[in-house]
Amino acid sequence: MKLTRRKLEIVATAAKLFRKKGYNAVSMRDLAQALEIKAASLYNHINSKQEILGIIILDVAENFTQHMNSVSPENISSIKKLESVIENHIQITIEKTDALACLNNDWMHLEKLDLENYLMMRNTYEAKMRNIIEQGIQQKELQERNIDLVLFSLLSTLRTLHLWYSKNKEVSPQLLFEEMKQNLLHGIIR
Amino acid sequence: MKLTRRKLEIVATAAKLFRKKGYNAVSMRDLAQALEIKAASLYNHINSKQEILGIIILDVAENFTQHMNSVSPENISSIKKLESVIENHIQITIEKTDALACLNNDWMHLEKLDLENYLMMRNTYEAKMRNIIEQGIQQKELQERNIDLVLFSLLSTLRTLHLWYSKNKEVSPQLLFEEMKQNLLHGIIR
DNA sequence: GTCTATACCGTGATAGAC
DNA sequence: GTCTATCACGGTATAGAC
Repeated sequence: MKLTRRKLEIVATAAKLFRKKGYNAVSMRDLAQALEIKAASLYNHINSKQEILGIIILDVAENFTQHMNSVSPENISSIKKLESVIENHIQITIEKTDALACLNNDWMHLEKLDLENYLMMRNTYEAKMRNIIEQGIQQKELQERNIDLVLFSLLSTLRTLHLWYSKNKEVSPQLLFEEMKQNLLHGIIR
Repeated sequence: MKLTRRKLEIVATAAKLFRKKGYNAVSMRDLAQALEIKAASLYNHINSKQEILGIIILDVAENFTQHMNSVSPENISSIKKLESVIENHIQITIEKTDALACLNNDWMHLEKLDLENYLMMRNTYEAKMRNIIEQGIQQKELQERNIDLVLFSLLSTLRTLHLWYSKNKEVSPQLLFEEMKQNLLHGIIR
C-alpha cells in the first residue's frame, strides 16, 4: 500500500490523538482541527476513520511479526532469543510510541478484515515466543515454571513500556535495554 | 455512598460491557438491553453514564489504597511488603476482574472530580511502592537498579494480569501467587 | 420502576462549488 | 485539495403516563 505525504501526516496525527484519548473519543473533527483543515477534507485522503486505525496498527504488528520470524529459527540459545525480542520491543517502543499505544488499546475497534489479520499475527507471535520459552526450560536455561505465566509476565511489561517511556524520553535505549533485560530475566532480588 | 440492589446490578453489568468494548463503545441502549430494560429506565437508578464509570473505578482504587496504607508502614522486610502487594493485586484481579480492566483502560474518561480523586490515589500508591523498592535497595535486599523501571516492571504486569486471568480462570490463587512472585522477584533464568 | 415519546446534539460521511 | 452545506444516524438524557 502506497501512502502519500499527506496521508502519512494524517495517520501520524491520528495516532497521537488516539493514544491520548482513545479511538472512540477522537472525532474526525478533532483530527481535522489538529491538522488545521476541515473534517470533510480528510476524506480526499482516507476512506474512513477505521482505515486510519488499520494503517496505524497493522504497520506495528508487521514489524513485530517480521522480527519474530527472523529470530525464532536462529541457531542461538533461548536466552539470546529472548534478549533479542526484548530489544526489538524497546526499539519499537521508542520509534513508534503512539502507534504502539493504539495497538494495545484500540485493536478491538479494527474493521473485520484488519481485525482478523491482526489477531492472526498476534497469535502466531505469542505461539513462537511460547516455543522459545518452552525450549529454554527443556534445555535448563530457564527455571521450571508455568510457561503461559512466564510468557504473560514478559509480554505484559514489554507491551506497556510505552507508558513509562512517554514520560521518560530522555533515557538512552542502551540503559533501557540493560535494565529491562535484568528486571525481566534475572528478577530484582539480590 | 449507598447502592441499592438494582444499582449494583447496573454497575456490575456495565463493568462487564465496558471491559469487553471500552467505555465509549458501550451505549446506554447496549447497557439497558443487557439488563433487559429500556435505556430511559436506567436513569431512575443512576444520574449519568459517567457516574457508573466513577463507581466502578473508585471502588477498586480505594481497595488498592487501603491495602497499601496498611502494608506500607509495617515493620517487615521490603521483600515481604512486595509479596503482600503482589498478593493483593492478584486477589483484586480475581475478585474484581471487570472493574480492574475498566480502571486500566478507561480511567481517562472519568468526570473531573472523580478523575482528580483517582489520580491522587494512583500517585500516592506509586509513591509508596517506590519507597518500598528504594528501601529494599538501600538495605541490600534488592539489586541496585533504576528504581522507576523496577516499579514499572512490577506494576505493568500486576495491572494487566486480568487479561491473562480472564482466559485462565481455573487456576488456583495460590499457584498464581507463587508463580508471579517467582517471575517478578526472582526472574526466569535458572 | 418501567415504559413511550421525544429533545437535542455530535458523529461519520457525501455532494458539489471553487 | 480544501471548502460549505447537508444528511442520516445514534448518542445521552428528560418528561410524563402507567
